[in-house]
Amino acid sequence: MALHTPPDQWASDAPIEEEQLDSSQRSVKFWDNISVSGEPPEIAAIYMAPAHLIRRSHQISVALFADELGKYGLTSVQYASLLAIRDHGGIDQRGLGNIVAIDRSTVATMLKGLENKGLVRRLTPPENLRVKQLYITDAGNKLLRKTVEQISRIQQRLLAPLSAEEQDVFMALLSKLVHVNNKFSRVPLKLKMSDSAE
Amino acid sequence: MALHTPPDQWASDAPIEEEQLDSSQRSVKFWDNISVSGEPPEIAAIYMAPAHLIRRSHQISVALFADELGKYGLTSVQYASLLAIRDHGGIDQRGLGNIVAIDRSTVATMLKGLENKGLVRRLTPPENLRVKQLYITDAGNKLLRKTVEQISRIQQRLLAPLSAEEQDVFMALLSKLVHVNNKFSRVPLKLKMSDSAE
DNA sequence: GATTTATTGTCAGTATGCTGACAATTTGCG
DNA sequence: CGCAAATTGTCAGCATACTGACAATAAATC
Repeated sequence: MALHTPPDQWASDAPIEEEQLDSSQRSVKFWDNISVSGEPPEIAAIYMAPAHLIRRSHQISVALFADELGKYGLTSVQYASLLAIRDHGGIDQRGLGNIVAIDRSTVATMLKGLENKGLVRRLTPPENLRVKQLYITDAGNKLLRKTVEQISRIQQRLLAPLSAEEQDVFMALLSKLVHVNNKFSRVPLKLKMSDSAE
Repeated sequence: MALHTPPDQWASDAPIEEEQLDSSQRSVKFWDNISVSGEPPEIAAIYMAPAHLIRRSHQISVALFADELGKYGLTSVQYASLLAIRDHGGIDQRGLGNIVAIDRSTVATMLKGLENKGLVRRLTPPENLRVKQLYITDAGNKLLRKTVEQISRIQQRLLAPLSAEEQDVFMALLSKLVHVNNKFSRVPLKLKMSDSAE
């Protein structure tokens, strides 16, 4: 039984041309259709759903990071934070969160990891006991220089299924999607639990 | 100070043409360059890195799910699981994990949530005491029918920053990327912690 | 039939990521 | 100056997600 057989029109390595999708299988339109029919989709539909594919791509990205940087125990967010702290020495945790786009709480837990590994320092300045200023250590800088190859390889492996032209298009569109939708992530519009569920 | 100002060439709503990126700013190539120079990138570079953008898009997707389905407490994975169980009544936890692409352990925790909400049942059949067969309940089916609109809206909001043509191209490329890279997620290539870190 | 092997599920441990509640501190207003 | 408001960080709690270790059960092999 063909349990999860996603559409495999990419059996060949031929790049997908815009013309190929223009008339026939518009994956996006599918989700318009279910809202028209009013019926929930079949499970096979999730393989064409943006939300599901984005989750899977994130899963893959995390796995590649672990594969390339596993021996350093560095994650995507930790790496970005190291760069940010190096370029903004003395920034506080809140500021770092704004740059790498994670909340105050996650910043704290993640920084503990970096601090335990000796890659960053957290200093409370006497003139402001409220904040913790962040600084990269020599070990942190050394690690950044040592992982350049792996970081580059992660990005390349992620995009490897796409041709050079497709990669450019994909990145431009993903970039647009993320930055325009930015408001939905950092200020999650306050989940309205007040509504009646029925 | 221009802390995180991602490239804002999409100030206008004009769709991005392939020609526009062909010669100049190839975001992808940047990551090739750093591996050539051997120097770690500046923090601004992460706004163009596939891994970072994928993480952010996932963040946004989760936030949209919470916004639209928050009052039901349904997540992306739970929704996909509900569909899968409805279409494959009696499937066991391992099988479900294969369909929705999460590991045995995460399946268990997630299913507890669905079971506590009364949306699925887990039955151990007398002929095989090892497995737990999964069945959707009436409440589960009812919830699926009730959330059709919201599910549809999530996908539309996710892709809203893109034009209709861009959406098709993006989905085709994302789909290709995920399915070809599939091997890296479910079988994460066994992180080799044995290597010497220095 | 008995022992080995494979399968299934659970648990402990770890990490990201979020919210709401809280404490400590700083700042601003009267 | 003194108190309220804003800021910063931490914690508890929850969900996703993964690994390794384990127990129970089933299947396969001798």
